[in-house]
Amino acid sequence: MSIIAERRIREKEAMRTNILTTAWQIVKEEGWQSLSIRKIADAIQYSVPVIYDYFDNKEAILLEFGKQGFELVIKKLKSAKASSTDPAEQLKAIADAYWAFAFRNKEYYQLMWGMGAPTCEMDKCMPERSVFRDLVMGPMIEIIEKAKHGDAETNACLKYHTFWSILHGLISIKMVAPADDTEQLNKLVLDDAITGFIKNLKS
Amino acid sequence: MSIIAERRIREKEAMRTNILTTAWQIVKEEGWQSLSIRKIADAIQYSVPVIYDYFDNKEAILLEFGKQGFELVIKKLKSAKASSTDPAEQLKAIADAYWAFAFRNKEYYQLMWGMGAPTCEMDKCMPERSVFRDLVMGPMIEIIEKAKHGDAETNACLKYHTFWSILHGLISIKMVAPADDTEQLNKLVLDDAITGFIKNLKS
DNA sequence: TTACTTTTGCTAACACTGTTAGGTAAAGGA
DNA sequence: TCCTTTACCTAACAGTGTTAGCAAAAGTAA
Repeated sequence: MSIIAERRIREKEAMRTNILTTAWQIVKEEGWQSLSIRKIADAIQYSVPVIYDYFDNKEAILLEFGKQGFELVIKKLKSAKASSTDPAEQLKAIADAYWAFAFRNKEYYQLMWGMGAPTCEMDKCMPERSVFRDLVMGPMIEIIEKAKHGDAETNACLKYHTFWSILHGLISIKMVAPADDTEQLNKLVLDDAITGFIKNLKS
Repeated sequence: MSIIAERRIREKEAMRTNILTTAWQIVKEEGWQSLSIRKIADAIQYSVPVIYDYFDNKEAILLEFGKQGFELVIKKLKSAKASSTDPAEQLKAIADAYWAFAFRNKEYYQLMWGMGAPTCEMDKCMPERSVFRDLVMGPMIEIIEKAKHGDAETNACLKYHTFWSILHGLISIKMVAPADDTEQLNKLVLDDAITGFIKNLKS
């Protein structure tokens, strides 16, 4: 591999990230709805078709961000889980981390859950369901077994869906119909819902 | 009011509903994404600008459907509530009705929650929050008071959000990432989540 | 019936989308 | 120097929502 070929793929990489960071800036300023190929092209001061030398189409750009979003949230959830060894505390920490991710990274969350950029099949870039599953199923099974309800496995499978529903539902309701409630109240609702959920697991 | 003027507003009304029913048909067949003014115009065999004589813009059409959706779901919820006098059973019935509405009327649900037609500010046609609130807050307060936790009012306020979060979250997760699970399992998850929630209210 | 006004509907355009065909000029390799 | 590949652009196509302006029809009044 010649030195000049190296420079070339480095330049190509640079252009790719240039497109992505520029697109991200547009999204942060104006939202997913108003992200267009032409706007990116204008911003990076190249003509439109250049974008297509680096991405197959617009969806490919969105999927790239989707991947980033999922990687980030999973990193956050894993580190939250690592903050404790008590299964109940782990669940609570995971919920808090997910909540924080959603509101500190509205753009990612909206993209990942189709609330802002629907022209995109996000499932194409979703990680294996097992990644999420493994994160919360373990603590749940522990809790359920400790409480000695038989059939902890299938029981946890049900609770798994409930857990994410509470989180996702609460967040998306807040995002779609922005709260006239205070930030504090929202956090209270989350705490109440999740601690209630965990209490339910134990009993 | 002359007889001819009457016919005119009747014709105008007929055209309006013609536009709406045609649009609805397109949505059912091809989804919100591919509903366009031109497609409606083609289908009703009129030119494009005619649509604008009956609706300010595309959003106005979507809001019309949004209103219909909210009216329908509220009707369903009210009738579900009326099916019992026991507050716990009322909550369960409301949850079931909401669940059924979402999957029997995917198009409405997607529109109302911005999961399919995001170019539309649905909150413009959302009913007063109090309509939903009144439906479930009453039964909740009853349950909480019966269990003698002090401060039933604020307690129910928290639970109110949890209730809708479970429902909305569960449904939207199923819709965004369609289940490889069976229909039966989904219903089981809903039942478990809601009965768990109600049990939590009582304890 | 005639003259005027209102309503109805159309064609054609504007300003945007995503996407691509085809050509030009520069860069790299022989 | 010649040739090939890459980089980049202009211009277009097929869509989107929306509107200006005109022609014909329908209704009203004399």
